[in-house]
Amino acid sequence: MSELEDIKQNFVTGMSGISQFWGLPKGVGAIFGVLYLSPEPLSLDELVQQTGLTKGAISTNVRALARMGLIHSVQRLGDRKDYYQAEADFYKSIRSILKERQNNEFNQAVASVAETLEKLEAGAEASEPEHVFLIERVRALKDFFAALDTLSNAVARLDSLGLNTVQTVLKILK
Amino acid sequence: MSELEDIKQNFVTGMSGISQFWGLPKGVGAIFGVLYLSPEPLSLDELVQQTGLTKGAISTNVRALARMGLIHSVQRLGDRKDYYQAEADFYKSIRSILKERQNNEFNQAVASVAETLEKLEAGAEASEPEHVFLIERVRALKDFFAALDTLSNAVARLDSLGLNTVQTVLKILK
DNA sequence: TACTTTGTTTAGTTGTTACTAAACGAACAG
DNA sequence: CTGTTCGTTTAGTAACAACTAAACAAAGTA
Repeated sequence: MSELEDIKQNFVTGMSGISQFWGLPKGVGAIFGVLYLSPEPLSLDELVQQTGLTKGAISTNVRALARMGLIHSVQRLGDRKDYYQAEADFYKSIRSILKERQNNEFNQAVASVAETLEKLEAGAEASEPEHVFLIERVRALKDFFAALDTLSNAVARLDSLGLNTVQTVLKILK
Repeated sequence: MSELEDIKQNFVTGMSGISQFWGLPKGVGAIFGVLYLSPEPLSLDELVQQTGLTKGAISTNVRALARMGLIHSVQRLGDRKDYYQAEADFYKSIRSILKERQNNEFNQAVASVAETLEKLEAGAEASEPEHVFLIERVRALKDFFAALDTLSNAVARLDSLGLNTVQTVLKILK
């Protein structure tokens, strides 16, 4: 039980906390934490051993992490095992996360707001006071989502620019 | 069952979806949706009627919404009831949400990453290859979190500037 | 063919969370 | 003080999500 192992363990615990803060299973954070601190790719069995989770849990969580681009699976010649390693470039991960977000329920819900607005504007009684109010409100919300989307796209573009650029650009905002 | 009511209902459903996408109870989204489409502040009982939830659920969800700054309670003279109205300025809401985020588990976990780094750098065997690797990795993560924080603060500052400024600033990023 | 070694899927368990129903408390009215 | 009208809190419930254990599938090896 070296001090180093202690530090690692503490780090993994912190990653678990961050993970469930984002609404993800804490196992996801633990797996990423272990991989992130490993110089070598790890096999599924090594992850079982180092996280204390079972094969099943590792299997599903690892898939989620790969879908987000936070880890990658690597194959070794003449070895049937899958190995996994953490993506060290977080901006690359951000891009794939935001890209995946395009096809999910959130954008679907956002689309339904736009649909609501269209229906309202097509309404015959569009001159009634309450109707005007509704249109104004829903349009404001739609604009807000559009702004969020713009911001999201801008952030997604930062991956190729590196950290310095981010900080430089953000200073402009101050 | 007018067409207008239909449209409203559809909107509220969409808000519920967005709500649970962000990891919040769907009741939160429903309540906000109803309030957002109401020109007048609504009482707790009116919310019970329009959302189908019970008083208890409304009571707790309304508190969460108020804490996030998404709605406000208003008092009427000579009326003991509490009335609630939606905050129409979303940038104002964003600021209070990000402000509240300062004191939660996320920053606590982020702090533990910084702590990990300090421990590693204080280690005696800091010249060993694996130790160097660990320090490098943890420092990269800490820097990434710092960039996120900077971005978050920048966004929080946008509330006083309005939508046009946001879009203007974001164009710089392109 | 049978036997291993891998990863995935399924069934069942546990723990968590949002909700309902009802008790409670506070504040006013008579 | 009694009764009423609010909002909150609590106890219990139902739904859900993450995990374990074990069956399964796939693909190589002897």
